[in-house]
Amino acid sequence: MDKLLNYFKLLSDETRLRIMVLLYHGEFCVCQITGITGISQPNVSKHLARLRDMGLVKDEKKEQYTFYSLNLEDKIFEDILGKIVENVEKYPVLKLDLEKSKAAAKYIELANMKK
Amino acid sequence: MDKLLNYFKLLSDETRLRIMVLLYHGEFCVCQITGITGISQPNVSKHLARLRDMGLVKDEKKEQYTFYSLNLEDKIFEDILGKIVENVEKYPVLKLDLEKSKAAAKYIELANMKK
DNA sequence: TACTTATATGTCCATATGGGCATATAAGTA
DNA sequence: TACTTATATGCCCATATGGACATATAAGTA
Repeated sequence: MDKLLNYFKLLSDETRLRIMVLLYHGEFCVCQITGITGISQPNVSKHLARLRDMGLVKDEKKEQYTFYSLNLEDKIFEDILGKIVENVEKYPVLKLDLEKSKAAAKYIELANMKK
Repeated sequence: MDKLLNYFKLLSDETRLRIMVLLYHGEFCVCQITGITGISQPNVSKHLARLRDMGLVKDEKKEQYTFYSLNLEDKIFEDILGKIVENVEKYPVLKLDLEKSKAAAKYIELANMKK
């Protein structure tokens, strides 16, 4: 049951819930999550590390970016997150993140434009 | 979103999760919950108070007992708890609580027998 | 009144938490 | 080599947490 309890604890923090809901919709690198949410980079990194250590997300290095994606082994975890996503209209913060995430590529192109 | 975050925080504690799963199946008084779970009475009372303060359960006095029952206004809260109950086979502690709860009346009769 | 039962609450302690900020690391580039 | 970018980590602080234990309260009973 510890996994379940830990899952709830991880979802009970706003920063992590926002990250999880984003990742439910695709993979993102740290700088994209930072750009979309406005949360500080060290903070995003730290929460991603915790999620990774708990086995809920996995990371993959691509060129200079580290992309994170969901890694929910247990179907109940997927279902619970799905319930939140289903109700996203009720949570403006999450909704706005998702809208901004449509332009997620921007946060990478920004970097490339400088070259 | 605070309500949702708080809900997850409340579910992330073993004592409260056990109580919530019990209450999903009916109403129980403090001494029944104490008897079923083996958790100390002050601890059960304190967690019930927190759940009540967050509006997740309600209490009703009947004779000398205070019965608690779920009070989930939001359907998503019900759904999430339902997911756990659906998967109760995977969580022996919860399963055992529910089995013991079939004899919940005992924990009240015990008191009456002494009279 | 003294006692028991059911429940609630207060105190204490050890631990976990989240975030800010500075800094480390690693890779690429000028 | 010096610099920038992307990411990770360490330190600090204020706060929240859960449980044990003792005690308070409230009602009924002998």
